[in-house]
Amino acid sequence: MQTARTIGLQRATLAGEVRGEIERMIVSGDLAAGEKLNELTLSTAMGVSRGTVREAIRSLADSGLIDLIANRGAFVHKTTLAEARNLYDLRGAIFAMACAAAARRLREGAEPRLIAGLERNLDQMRAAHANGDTARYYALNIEFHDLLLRASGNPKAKTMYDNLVREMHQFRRKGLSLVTNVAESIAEHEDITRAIAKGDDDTARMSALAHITGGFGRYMTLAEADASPQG
Amino acid sequence: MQTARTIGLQRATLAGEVRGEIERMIVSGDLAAGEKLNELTLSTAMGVSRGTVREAIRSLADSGLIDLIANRGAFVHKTTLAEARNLYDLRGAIFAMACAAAARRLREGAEPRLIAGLERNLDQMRAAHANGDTARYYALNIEFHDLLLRASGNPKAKTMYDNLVREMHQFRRKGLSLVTNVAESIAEHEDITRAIAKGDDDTARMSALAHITGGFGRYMTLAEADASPQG
DNA sequence: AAAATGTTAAATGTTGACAAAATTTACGGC
DNA sequence: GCCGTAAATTTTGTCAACATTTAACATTTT
Repeated sequence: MQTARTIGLQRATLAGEVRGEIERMIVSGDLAAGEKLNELTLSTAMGVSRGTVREAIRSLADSGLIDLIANRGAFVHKTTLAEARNLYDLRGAIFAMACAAAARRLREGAEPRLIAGLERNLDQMRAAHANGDTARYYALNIEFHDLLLRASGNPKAKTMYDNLVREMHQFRRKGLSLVTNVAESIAEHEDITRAIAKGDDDTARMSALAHITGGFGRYMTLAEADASPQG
Repeated sequence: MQTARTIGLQRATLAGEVRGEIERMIVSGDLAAGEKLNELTLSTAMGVSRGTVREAIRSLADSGLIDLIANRGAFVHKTTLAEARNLYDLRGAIFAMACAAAARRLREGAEPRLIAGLERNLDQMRAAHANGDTARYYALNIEFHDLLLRASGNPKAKTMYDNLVREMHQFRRKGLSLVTNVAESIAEHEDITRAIAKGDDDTARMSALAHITGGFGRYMTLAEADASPQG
């Protein structure tokens, strides 16, 4: 059995634990965007040394959640609307690549259970939509993307994708993305699944790209009407 | 004027300096792939404290150049051939996205000097090729990609791209990529430039993707014949 | 001789203290 | 009353020491 130590979870170390805690505070909104992180305050609050908190903060800075300014401190990164578009572009690029890779791997005989998993997800998603169960729909939506990122056989791509999604937390918290067109999104998932099932990587890539781009467009309309992400 | 402190270079701090030094040692090959990094040895060699070296190592781990194992230490990441393919996929995805974004921005009136820059680069590249000046060709090749990543207006994309390229250092050091088909590569650059000049983001994306994929194919043939990256 | 166990040395994880820089506050001049 | 300067305080950057874990070696047992 693999322990947390041997894989990349970095939970075997105290600094990793603290990192997870701070990350949770940021994503949940306990720490607002732009807010300053005081090393001493955090360390006393968590009962660990300053150095440990410092190490955690540095790590989060590398993943983009925190901005560092030398001799001045660490601040929760504030995502602008222009940046959100860039994040979407990157997310789309990686997701599209992952879908193409998944199609290719399926064609080459790897991932024999992938299509079954995607179909199952689609069934459950249609059911959730029919029942108006938004929370369940969202969990399934994440799972769908997760399945494909894993099936790409590219762990680094998955890490990057997850980091990008995490960085959009400010926009997600407003709940804006919740009002996206569910029926349309499901149809796009079906397109992607169909292309991958055929092992058609080019079509899979295009469908995936259209899916993310479409999601951004649906979101953008609302975001612009709504002005700032913090509102 | 912007100083190093206000942007992301983190050179204002000692740990950043050390990070750069270790990074250089890895990319240059002074530290071989798989080699263990001893905190004490490095700190005495550089005349800084262990904590500072530690911070630098953590940062490099987050960027993928180093593997960390809790309580056991830091090791220079060893890139496998399968991983190299994944890195290429990611690089291609980001580059293609950047080219599409550049085309879009050009169409919207931003980046008025981009095409001139690309054309100029192409001219110089053709000259370098004619003269058989490989070093110059390589510098120009990097510049070409750099111009487009910048023109994408997506700084994060550029950072990610640079990290990915840096991670392939082991393969580049073997010099294998040097034998790529230069004429073909230049033709592909022309395709990309043409599409962007027209503001045709879809064509730009496809040409860019074909360019990176083609490069990987040309490289792969040699790599497989050559066996390991370390040789 | 091989495997398992106990012991020792070395490396990493964590901490608290000192030094340097930045921010805040207090003060004096206009 | 406001602005600029300088002391005071806070905060970050760096370091050296302590604690814990791991790896290597010697010893014992089968």
